[in-house]
Amino acid sequence: MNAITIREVAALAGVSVATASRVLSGNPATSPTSRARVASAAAELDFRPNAQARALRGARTNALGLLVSDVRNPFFADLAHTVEQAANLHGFVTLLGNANESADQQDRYLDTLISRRVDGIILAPVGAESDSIRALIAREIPTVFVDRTIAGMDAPSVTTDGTAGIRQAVEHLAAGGHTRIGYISGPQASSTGRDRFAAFTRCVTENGLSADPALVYFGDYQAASGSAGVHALLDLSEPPTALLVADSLMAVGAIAGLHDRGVRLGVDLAMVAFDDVEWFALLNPALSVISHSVAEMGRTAVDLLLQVIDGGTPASVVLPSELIVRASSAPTGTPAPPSSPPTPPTPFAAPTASHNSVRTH
Amino acid sequence: MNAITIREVAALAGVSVATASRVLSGNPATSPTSRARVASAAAELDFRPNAQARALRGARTNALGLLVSDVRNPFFADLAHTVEQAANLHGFVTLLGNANESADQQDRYLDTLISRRVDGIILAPVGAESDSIRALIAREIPTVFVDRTIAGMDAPSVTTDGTAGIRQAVEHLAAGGHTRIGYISGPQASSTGRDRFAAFTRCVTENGLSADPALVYFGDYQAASGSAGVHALLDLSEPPTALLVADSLMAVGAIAGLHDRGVRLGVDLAMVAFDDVEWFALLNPALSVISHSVAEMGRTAVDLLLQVIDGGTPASVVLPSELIVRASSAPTGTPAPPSSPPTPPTPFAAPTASHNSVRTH
DNA sequence: CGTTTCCATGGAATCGTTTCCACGACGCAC
DNA sequence: GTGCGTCGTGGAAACGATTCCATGGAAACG
Repeated sequence: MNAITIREVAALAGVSVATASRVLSGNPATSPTSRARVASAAAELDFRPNAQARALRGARTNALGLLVSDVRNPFFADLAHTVEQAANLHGFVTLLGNANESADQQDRYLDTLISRRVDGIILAPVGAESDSIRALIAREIPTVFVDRTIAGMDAPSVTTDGTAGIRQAVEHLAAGGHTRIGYISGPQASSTGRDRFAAFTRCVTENGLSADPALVYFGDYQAASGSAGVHALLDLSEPPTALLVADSLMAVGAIAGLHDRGVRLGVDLAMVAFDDVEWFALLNPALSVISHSVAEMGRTAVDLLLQVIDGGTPASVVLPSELIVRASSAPTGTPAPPSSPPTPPTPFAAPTASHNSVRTH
Repeated sequence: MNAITIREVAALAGVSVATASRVLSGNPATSPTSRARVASAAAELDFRPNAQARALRGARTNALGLLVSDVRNPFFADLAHTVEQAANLHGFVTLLGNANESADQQDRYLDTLISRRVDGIILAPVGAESDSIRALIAREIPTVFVDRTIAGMDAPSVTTDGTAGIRQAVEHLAAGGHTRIGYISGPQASSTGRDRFAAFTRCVTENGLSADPALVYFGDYQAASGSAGVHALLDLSEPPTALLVADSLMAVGAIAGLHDRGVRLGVDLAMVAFDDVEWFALLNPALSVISHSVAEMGRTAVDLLLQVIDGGTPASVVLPSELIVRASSAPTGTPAPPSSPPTPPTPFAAPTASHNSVRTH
């Protein structure tokens, strides 16, 4: 802990502190002689510059903050990984904050990050606008929203357009003969919760399926609410024959709920979940998912943030999503007989058909 | 980014910088009057003290580093979560580093953490001793090893004693009639890899089971090696009828490998994995595991680190492990007929019997 | 009323680094 | 040989907070 300072390096090298500093920070205005002497002195003393002092004098800390809503959610764990890797590649360290789905804790963490003068913040916000988030903008701290956005905050964002994947999923289930699709939704306080729900209802009506509001259960992106959702939906007098779940953690809960009730996944009930998680393919039967690239999201977020830090004003990025069909939604079940009028000939050219390919994996 | 300094707060409050500092850092030597004036001035300007400057002058940074070998490994994701929560509770932020199973990247991260003068480091080391790790000790930077240790480094550690859980697992499988148990091991370069392997071989001979070296496959704690291990072991002329896998990621790979081969888990082959992961219980059949508490490990690591920071020299902590039996190892299969001499009456009093209870979950 | 004690206060030094500025030496062109 | 530009160098001023030390006033005590 009794750290070595540049002063001692300079003394050992027989040069001034200024020269030592120049050599160590790669300033070209140095003679080969002093370069060599300082380099060897620094190596001998195993000198590590004090990042605090450096950050205090210079403008940069070379640190960025990543604030996610729940690290235990595999989606955000993956995001943390890619962000950290991408940042590291550019010489930045990542301060990881975990809001733990609490707006309070998020605000406290934002304050800490501001105090530490991180060069920028990547934020997957929980809840709506808050004082601390407004403070970010007011202080012109480079900020990029990831996965979720907040209305009225004009910072760049990188999000997934769930529409394409959800449309594919609904059409896929409709093609399998399902007319009553249950939906376990994310919280309407989050942008992804709202957007995915809106896409679902739109696609359901477009495909002439039941838009019974009882078929929608509002969860909170945590496992427990997935389980609760399954029970609520299957307790209906006219239960759904297929299920769309808005995120991976709720899908985990939903699967547990099905186990509890002895309902066989892919046989008694078809299921598709948002978010691709590696091991979803290992379930028996394998789980159909709406996939989107976490890795690309993380890399893009870092890219955008670096641009903002450099004074740019990059445009927001929207990444695609797509359906991956596996056994959990294969049309092997015996869905309710199509008493509803046979679905009209599937409109092949969907309104804004982008990413309409269905990958089978 | 044009940050507000304590100077401006002092000016607005009509006091000196010294007084402002005292008020803001809770020094009691202040009058109620100036306390009020400074507080309101700070609030009005939305002042956030510069943590760099504070750390430069004082001795503390109130930051700690957590360096794990792979954040995508659910075990370490959980660990990151609990460490971050525990640290946050004590007013510390966590700098998360990810070595990505690369000793090089681990060393680079350690250098960064040293440069940033974190108050302490929690390290799940990858590989053996390195220059950067020695530098930690040489600089007397408070360090705690977690999950894995490094021989010859006398820093406190918090690890799991896998022996009890492995003994329970081997006895459980033996009781199910299995005599040839395959083992997919972690790398022998890591302490957990060595310890668990040693425990396994010991228990196997103690129970009079086959100690055929061909039954052991050495993986690297990544998913792919689990799959490779399954293929290698099942390709043997005398394949095992049960499998013990040394960590969760390799277990995931192993399950995928079983899928590939059409081998039914829990029916054609019994399996137990080290590390409890929430969704292992959701698999069909549910996976038997050797469980140990990540949460307790994370909290303990932070506790120990804080003690070291405060000048203490706490003893290392070893946490227990225990078997949780689920369907994947239930004795429903038809293991190879016990051609080997019937297992000797199970020695009920195992040599160092601690945590011998078997929990069914 | 005088002296001592206490306490709030402000000035200034300090942490370790970067960077501005001035200075001396050298080389080249006239 | 003088002048001018270039280049490496060192001294010193910043950066923003904490903290030591001295000071002044008020309170307390004789």
